[in-house]
Amino acid sequence: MTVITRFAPSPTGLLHLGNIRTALINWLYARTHNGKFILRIDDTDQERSKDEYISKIKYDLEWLGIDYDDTFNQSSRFERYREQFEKLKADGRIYPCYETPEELERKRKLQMASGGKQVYDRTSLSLTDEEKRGYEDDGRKPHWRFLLQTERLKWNDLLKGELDIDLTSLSDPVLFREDGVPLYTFSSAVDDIDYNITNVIRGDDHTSNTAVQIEIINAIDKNRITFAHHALLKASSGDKLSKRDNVISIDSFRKSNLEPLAILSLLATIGTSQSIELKDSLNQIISEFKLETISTSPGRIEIDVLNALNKKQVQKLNFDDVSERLKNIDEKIDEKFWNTIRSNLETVEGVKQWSDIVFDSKLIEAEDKEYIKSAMELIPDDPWDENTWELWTTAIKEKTGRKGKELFLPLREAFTGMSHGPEMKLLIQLIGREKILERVKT
RNA sequence: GGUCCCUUCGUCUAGCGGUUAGGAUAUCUGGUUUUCAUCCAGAAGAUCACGGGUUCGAAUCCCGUAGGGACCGCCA
Repeated sequence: MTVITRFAPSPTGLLHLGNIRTALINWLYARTHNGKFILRIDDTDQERSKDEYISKIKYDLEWLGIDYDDTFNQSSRFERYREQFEKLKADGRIYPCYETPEELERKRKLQMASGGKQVYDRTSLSLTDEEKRGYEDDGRKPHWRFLLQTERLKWNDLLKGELDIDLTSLSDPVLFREDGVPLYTFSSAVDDIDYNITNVIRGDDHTSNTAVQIEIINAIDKNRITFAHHALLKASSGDKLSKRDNVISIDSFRKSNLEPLAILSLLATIGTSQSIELKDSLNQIISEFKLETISTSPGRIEIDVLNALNKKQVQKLNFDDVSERLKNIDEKIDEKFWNTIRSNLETVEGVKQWSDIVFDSKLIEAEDKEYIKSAMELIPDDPWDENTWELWTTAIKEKTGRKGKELFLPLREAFTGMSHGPEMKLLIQLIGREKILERVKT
């Protein structure tokens, strides 16, 4: 049997670290089992779903390198949901309810106040035909609930082990809204059956929902899906991750120039027993993936770790990997330039600062004017090579008697305006004799 | 309030009855680089949430307590 997994985001916001981790895990599970990975857009709620988010979700996945074998929108399957709805209705598994949202809300408050179970009381289940007709005549349209019959539902969760949920503690789920729109609990079950999903791997927030869905799936067909629930990720503050928290959206990471591989390396290893480290490639991530290593306790994301991974990745990138991007930053950046600068970068785009320093000819005010002046009297003639810096500084050393920091730091500052940076013997070759002379003119 | 889950160095975790409680990352120190980064070497860092029980022996098994998380929607 071919393994088929899916990622089913609702297009109501941007993808963030939490969502994308679930996507990555499902993708990796499919890829490591020679299976298929499906992207399903859960857009049954047409009011909250936006096309803008659908394209952003797809773009984020593409940017990260998470590809899918098939994709579809739930909004294209309303007919199918209706069909299954009629079947459940005929089987007597769903029943019409006439409470308004306000009435339900009032009931919940009452239940909370009395300390009782906050579960739907099934009032509408015992409505007579006459009463129902009465509501209809009043202009009320029913929403439909699924009648839960199992008391305890057990399954063997691939991550959490044997689970045993008390379904009497849960309300009969609403499957269809008053306006005829199917709800997630139902449409997802129907799709998982129709698309032969073999493994559903999702966040812990779905655990009790899974109990309900298994019973629904069994009412339609017979459950063949293996479920797995991983712990959720928390923000470094300890708070839960939110779709509205743009700081951790993939979109914002891309805008702050983080590398996809750094993000994927973090997500593939955080909350697992594997070492958090930069991976060489998506293929390496695939080959090292093991579902069992994912923890069942919630872990937090430290953004500093992501930045550190990104830095490592930038320093590993070859000129060919980034030449297109560099062209957009500054045409003059060549391979030699990149190789000199990259070890001092946090992001690829950070190269801009150094191309400004190397190619611009702004005047730099030296602090140690006398010293710089005598150093400039010794400036070697062209052409400059690997040895130029050492020859020059040796000469300066002899003349001034300075050594160590005293010797080189004023020079670095006078030539670059920075107190740190790439090796001077390389950097001065990039800047060149002419520009240095121009720059320190006193 | 109910249901389900979780709790080991700052952080992510290994551990399945006998370990000096291991690793990764972060931190600190030394070396390399005449700076920074990189790299190398080393150090420090965990009364295994707490209490009780079982046992010759518990991080590990059992019970309780505390803390944390998720869900309890005509959202997904």
